[in-house]
Amino acid sequence: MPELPEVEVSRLGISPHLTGQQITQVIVRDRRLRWPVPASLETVAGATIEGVERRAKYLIISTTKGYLIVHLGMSGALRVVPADSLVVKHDHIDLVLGSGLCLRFNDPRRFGCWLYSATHPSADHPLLRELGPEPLTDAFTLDYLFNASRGRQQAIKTFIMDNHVVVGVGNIYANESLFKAGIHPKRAAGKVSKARYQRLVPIIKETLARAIEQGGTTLQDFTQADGQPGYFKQELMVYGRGGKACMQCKSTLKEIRLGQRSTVYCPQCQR
DNA sequence: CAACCGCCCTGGGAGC
DNA sequence: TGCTCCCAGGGCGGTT
Repeated sequence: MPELPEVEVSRLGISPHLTGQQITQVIVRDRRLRWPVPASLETVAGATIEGVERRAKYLIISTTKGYLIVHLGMSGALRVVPADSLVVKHDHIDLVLGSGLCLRFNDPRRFGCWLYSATHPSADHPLLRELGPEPLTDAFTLDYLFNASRGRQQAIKTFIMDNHVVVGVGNIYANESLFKAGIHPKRAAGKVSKARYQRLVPIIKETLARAIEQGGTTLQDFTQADGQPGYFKQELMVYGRGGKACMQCKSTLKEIRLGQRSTVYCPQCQR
């Protein structure tokens, strides 16, 4: 599942192949993604790509004829391959480039999306305009998160996974960050002290930054069949370890459902 | 408005 | 071996 680090790694991987290239053809084989792929997507044929940005887990491909908004969903993958490469199952969209390469989108579960916007979407598109700050920028501070949490009865885990609060903190990183910060995932966000947020904010930043670093491995074999990252798995302290021993205190880790997401924590270390 | 829940979808693993 | 069942998950959209 692409988390924020993998989306960033994708961006770094595809950007050099795309920037400055003309889009000679847009091929849509299946429009049934998260939302139906609009016919306007094809209007970027003939345009030149100016760059690829990331906002939250969205990629924004800027062209001389407008903007493409791409989300990888749960199972989406972007790869740069020769335009005549064999099309395999779930290859839904190609952007064919003047270089003879193409950007190919494969997504088995079709939770991803490809949308078109005539104007730059980050400020005015409904999907992007309400998003919270990027966790790795200076906009995501202790004061910001602490103030945003006041009065909130919601569990802190769902709070930090809320894209209106901060973007890019998926289920894995929420579990891991709360463990490292020693905070119980069900504790009301508004009742967590400022001192504990002071621990949590840098922990979120470090966890995400580290995963991006390790994503560099994925970057190298970017055009290979499946850049499935095993890299962070060995570092996981709680995610996927329900019923096993806490790595800090040997207590049995508990697994619960929170907001329909699997949640694992140590009842001893997290209060 | 805050909080919560259902739903979209397929591959993969478990169980029989 | 092959079938069925269940789970994983981001995030929108609707309901309370």
